[in-house]
Amino acid sequence: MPELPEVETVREGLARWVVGRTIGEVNVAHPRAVRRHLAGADDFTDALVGRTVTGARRRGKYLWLPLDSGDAILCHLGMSGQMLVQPPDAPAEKHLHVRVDFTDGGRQLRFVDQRTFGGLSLSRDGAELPPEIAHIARDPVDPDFDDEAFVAALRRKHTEVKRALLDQTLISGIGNIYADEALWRARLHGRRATHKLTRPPVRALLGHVRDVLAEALKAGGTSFDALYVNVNGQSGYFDRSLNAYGRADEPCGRCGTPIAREAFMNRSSYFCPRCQRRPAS
DNA sequence: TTCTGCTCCTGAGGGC
DNA sequence: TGCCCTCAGGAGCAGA
Repeated sequence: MPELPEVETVREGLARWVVGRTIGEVNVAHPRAVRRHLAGADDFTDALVGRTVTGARRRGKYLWLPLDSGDAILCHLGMSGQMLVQPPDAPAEKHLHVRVDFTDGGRQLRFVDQRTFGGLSLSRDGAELPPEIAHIARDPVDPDFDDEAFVAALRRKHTEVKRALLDQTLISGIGNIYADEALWRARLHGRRATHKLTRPPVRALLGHVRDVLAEALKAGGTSFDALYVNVNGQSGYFDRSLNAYGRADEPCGRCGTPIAREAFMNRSSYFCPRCQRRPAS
């Protein structure tokens, strides 16, 4: 599932393969892929043709490609979205929703998404940060991320610590996988109350979040199946380094206790019941 | 205002 | 073999 390391890997690929090229033709095969562009698919394609991509940027799990018109292509990969750079004669992927041809006749940019939770839209504000994602907080690998402001904001909340890690308006880029991994490293149960945590464990948790994300980024991301790939269709290999997520009933790497799995927010949480003590109530 | 839980969506896998 | 059910989860939205 694309979280910060996976999205950053895709951004790096787009910066290499797409920036500086001029769009010749756009084909939207599945309207749901551009549902967040309220003006519709025709408006989306019309605004792109003839424009040159000037950059590839990211905040949290969002990507955007600024254009020379001042607009930007905004992209979220959802759960299964892929931004692929493919030769024009490569066979169409089963869930190919948007295809972008460039005037140089070279590799196409393709948006492929099995579950269609992701999508593309056009941001027309021309701002440094697209207003559509202005509510998304900086991510913890952003040099301007304010550690102490995050610690204070998390402790002000009256919620569970894992839920807070998944709140993209508080800290962005973290999804279910890396939340479980960081909590395991921090020896914190995800249901611990944020307002009862003191500053030191929250600072330590933030450090573990950064470590996990950095290691995953180095590995090219986490892949459990073919749903997450980089722009060349290759999978990352950080899943081999996971200590908690997806390891139910396997021994904890620290104490040997079987990793537990429980339902959480319509998904699953993985934790060590011994290293990560559940709060009293 | 803040927090919680539902909904969208598709394919894999298991049970019958 | 085929049908049905469950599971996976990011983000927006409605309701408490």
